[in-house]
Amino acid sequence: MSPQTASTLRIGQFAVACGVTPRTIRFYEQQGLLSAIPRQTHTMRRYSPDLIARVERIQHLQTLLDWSLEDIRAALVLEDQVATLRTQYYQNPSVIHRQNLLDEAIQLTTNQLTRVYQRMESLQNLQRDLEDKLSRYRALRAESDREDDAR
Amino acid sequence: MSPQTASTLRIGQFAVACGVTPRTIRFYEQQGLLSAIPRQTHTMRRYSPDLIARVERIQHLQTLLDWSLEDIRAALVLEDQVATLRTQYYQNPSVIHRQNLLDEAIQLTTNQLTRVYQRMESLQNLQRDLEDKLSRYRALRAESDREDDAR
DNA sequence: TCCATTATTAACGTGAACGTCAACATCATA
DNA sequence: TATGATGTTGACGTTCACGTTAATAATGGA
Repeated sequence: MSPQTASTLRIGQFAVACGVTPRTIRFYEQQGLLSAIPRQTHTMRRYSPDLIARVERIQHLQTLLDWSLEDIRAALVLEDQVATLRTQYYQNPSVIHRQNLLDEAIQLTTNQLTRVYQRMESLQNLQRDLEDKLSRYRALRAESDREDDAR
Repeated sequence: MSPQTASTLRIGQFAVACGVTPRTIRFYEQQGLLSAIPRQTHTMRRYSPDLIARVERIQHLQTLLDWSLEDIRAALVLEDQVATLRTQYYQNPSVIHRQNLLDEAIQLTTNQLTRVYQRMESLQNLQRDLEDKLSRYRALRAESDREDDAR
């Protein structure tokens, strides 16, 4: 059996699963959004399926909140650090450091949430506008129908 | 008194009111998002304040729905045509033509609304994720606090 | 009437997020 | 083991939505 588990993907399959191209995946890695990917044997990257969620997360932050890849990278790096915190929990890497990291993460997440709330409000306004417009159009269309009948 | 009404803006003021730069305004005109602006005397553009809403609409469609300016242009042109329909109502420019136009507009608006609903759903998912993350961070932070006290 | 402020067009520049191509390596399977 | 599909790293190209600069003209108040 190969050194990788059975459920590891090559870049082509992985990209399809994420709904992007291999180029995008390599680009994300180069920009530090996907940390250096384990290579099989010498050169080929192998992707664990749970990385799909990470790529989808990137796309969501990109399209839903209009974040730049650089902003997203910073956020992901911070989240990763918090995640490793749990791992290193019993190595006790200075309580102060842990607290600072958590405070940063809390701050960042709060900002993201604020942005989410703003967007949802704006979207609701847009929704109202569109629904109004639609009903006006439908009224006009019905009016036009009646006029057509009357001929 | 000048041939324009008192409440007409020059491009600098207008751009500020829209929260963009004059360059953006001229660019929008060039791309057909703002129909040829009436010029005072010879060259200078004058903007009616109600055009501010149009620019804001453009920005909303851009940032909230991720539309390209080309898509937005098409949508605005269609809306404008429907608007002139009302004006030309008694000129009766062929009932069929009116109905086709309205049907197109209804179709387009429906698509926009569908997009809005999708986005809102995605945003709600993101919101849930972020709120979960935040509470986990806060729990960790509290844990860290208690540990600090215990020393 | 002078002159600082603002506007005009035309042209080239820019940053982000990839696309595309070349030249080569590696995989999987018949 | 041959070979077609897939992967690798550069490096240059592309699109969108403007930014910036230059050279010139119009505005409007002292």
